Amino acid sequence: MSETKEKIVALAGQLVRKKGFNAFSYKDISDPLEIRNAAVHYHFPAKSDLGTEVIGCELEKFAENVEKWKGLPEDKQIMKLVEVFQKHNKNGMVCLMGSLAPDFETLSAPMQKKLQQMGNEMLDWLAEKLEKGRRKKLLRFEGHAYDRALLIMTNLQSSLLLSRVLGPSVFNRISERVLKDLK
Amino acid sequence: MSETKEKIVALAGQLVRKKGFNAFSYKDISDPLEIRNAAVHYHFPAKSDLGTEVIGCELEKFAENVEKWKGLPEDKQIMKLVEVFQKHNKNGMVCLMGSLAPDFETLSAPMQKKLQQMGNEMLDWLAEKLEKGRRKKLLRFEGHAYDRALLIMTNLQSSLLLSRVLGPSVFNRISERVLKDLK
DNA sequence: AAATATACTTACTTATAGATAAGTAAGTAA
DNA sequence: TTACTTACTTATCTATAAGTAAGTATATTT
Repeated sequence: MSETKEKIVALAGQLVRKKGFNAFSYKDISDPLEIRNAAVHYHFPAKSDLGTEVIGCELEKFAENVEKWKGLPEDKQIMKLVEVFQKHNKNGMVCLMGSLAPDFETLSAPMQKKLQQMGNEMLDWLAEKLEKGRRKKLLRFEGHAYDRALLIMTNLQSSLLLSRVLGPSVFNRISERVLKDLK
Repeated sequence: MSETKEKIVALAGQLVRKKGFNAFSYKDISDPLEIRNAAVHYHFPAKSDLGTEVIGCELEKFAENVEKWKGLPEDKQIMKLVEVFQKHNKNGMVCLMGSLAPDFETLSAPMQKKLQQMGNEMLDWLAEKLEKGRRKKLLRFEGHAYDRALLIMTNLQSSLLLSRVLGPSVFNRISERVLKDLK
């Protein structure tokens, strides 16, 4: 991938997380990168292509993290996930799912599919860590691991959304409570 | 409020919840109501005015519900809240906060303020019901009631978002677990 | 009966969106 | 050296967005 193309994807990722997919335009990308609108279209003919790439990138990053965390005990791996969200919160960004899910109906089929893939992969990963962590007595919770994964994921996602509206401390209160509840 | 004006607000509310604030236009309102674009501008000079009214309406509806539920025990009142979200889920809609929070930065100051007000009122109400319900031994949970309110609110909010992406059963799994965790 | 307010319509403006066609400079490969 | 690719630019298109000015029909008030 050329340097410009990578810059476009990175900037688009930020814009999606800061303003939402339908609220940014190619101009928001071409202006800061000091290229023409058509240059963005050269790399990504349609906006949907750019959106799909942004989600793909996120999937890759998640896969890299999972690989990196592999050696850690399950409770620590989950803490690492929380830290990823914490970093987003610090930068005033919401997660991709939080940003794209509300506009889901307006997204192209490829974007919808990639977003589903992302959601499933993250939930499956989290459910597995929860289940293994519980078996090893590192974690404590009731019910199916997958249901618990859903609860934690939705807590993290919406904590970023609410933080934006009610102030960044909301994230900390939520993430601390989530981790305490698992002990 | 005139009949047309009410229809406009109702439809705008649906559009916000289905497509997001930045993804619908006055045409999406004027066409189905069989009026002209300018008629919508007559009632709501700027889109932001319409958005503010939509949130105001939601606040009123919430206040009415709270009044209606007043006699019930706290655990039942919380179940009523869950039912409101369930209804949204059935109609493929997300809640106002879930829809508007991602685009928060692109909203006008009055819309931002009203949204904050909405978030605070709902969280304060929920925290109070949790606290009272715990004191009466109707509910069981650890930590501050406000923190628990944050967790439950984010679960409900994001369950609607995730449901849209991964299928409507997600909402049921989450809401059931939320209620079980309080017993 | 005249004046005024309400609730619109017609007909427009301005701005911006996403997208495309055609061209070009620089590099690569046969 | 010719052919072709990559990575753009310039210039433009079409569609649509939000918004407005001016006119009109109807009902209400004075």
